Amino acid sequence: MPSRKILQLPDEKTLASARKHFEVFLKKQELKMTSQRVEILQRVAGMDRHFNADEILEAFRRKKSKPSKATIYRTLNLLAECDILEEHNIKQESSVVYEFAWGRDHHDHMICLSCGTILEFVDEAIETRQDEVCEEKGFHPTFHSQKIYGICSVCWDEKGVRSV
Amino acid sequence: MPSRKILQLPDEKTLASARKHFEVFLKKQELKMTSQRVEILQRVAGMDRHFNADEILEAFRRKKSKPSKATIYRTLNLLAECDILEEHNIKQESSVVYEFAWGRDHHDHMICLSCGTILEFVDEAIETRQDEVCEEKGFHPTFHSQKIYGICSVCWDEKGVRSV
DNA sequence: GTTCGTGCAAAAACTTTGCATTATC
DNA sequence: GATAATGCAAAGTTTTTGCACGAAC
Repeated sequence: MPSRKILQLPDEKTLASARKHFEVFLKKQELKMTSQRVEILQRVAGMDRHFNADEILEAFRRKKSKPSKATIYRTLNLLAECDILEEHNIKQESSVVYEFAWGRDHHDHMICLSCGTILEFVDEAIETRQDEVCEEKGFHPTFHSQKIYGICSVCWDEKGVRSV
Repeated sequence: MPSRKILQLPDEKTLASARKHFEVFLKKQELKMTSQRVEILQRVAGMDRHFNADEILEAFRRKKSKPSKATIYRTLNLLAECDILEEHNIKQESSVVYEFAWGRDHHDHMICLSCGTILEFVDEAIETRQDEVCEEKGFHPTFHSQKIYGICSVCWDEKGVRSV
């Protein structure tokens, strides 16, 4: 049997849970569940990396009937609104970048300026200090975005990249 | 005498130093110092808050001869390239936001989702941990961007805002 | 059957670019 | 005097929107 993880297939349990959450979210606002919304949710759940609207459109390449670009944009906005997706604004990227966040733990990002690779990290000490700093300022945090830009180990060690 | 700080006037020493730096930067690439570039530098140095390209254009409102929009965009890019300005990608802002960074210490940001106010903060513990995390991953940081989104104390305490 | 969603094309918003003229070095 | 910068308008990108038709509840 293959030992390689097949990343294109979404975890069924996670997908089912995300779909349930999406249904409740839509119903609460008297919005409707459509075949396009289901299909887009399936595609974003199958993305193992960060992606943009165009890549979702591309994921429908082989299908005879595919959602329009407008519907994809509208649906990604809904999915971000109900926290199934996380939106990222990344320097050097002209489009909004999304990440499937349902059932995944919070994490921050390191972005390689040379190859564009996005590494994830979590650090409890930083999280704690952020909360303390907010407390000190009377600021009530909802979410945060921490991005460290630099050169990843592959570019630094193997390619000898020292700057961009 | 007025005790209120007049924020629109740039600090002369800082401006002179930034201009020197800009001149050296331009010369190194065989680019030229022009009257438009000088005038735009003066305007950005006089900005006490975060701003976008359009606000710089607006700062020339009363002048008879003003740089074109294209020149403003081109110059802001140059100023960011030589670290006189810092570029920010802020969620909910459709345009690139700049901050005059010359002679100012590094800091991170808290952004109020209700009123848009940007608060600055510095925390040595967080800075140190970031470096340690990078070290652990073999990542060589160049710069970072940390933004905490939430409700500021004014909106929370005075306006009773609890969510957006 | 009513209301909401979709697809299409057009618009919007921001930024970049090509080119002839003007300014800088 | 050679080269780069400007201004203008046009084009480029990404995302949003108006509207007639079709799908969902």
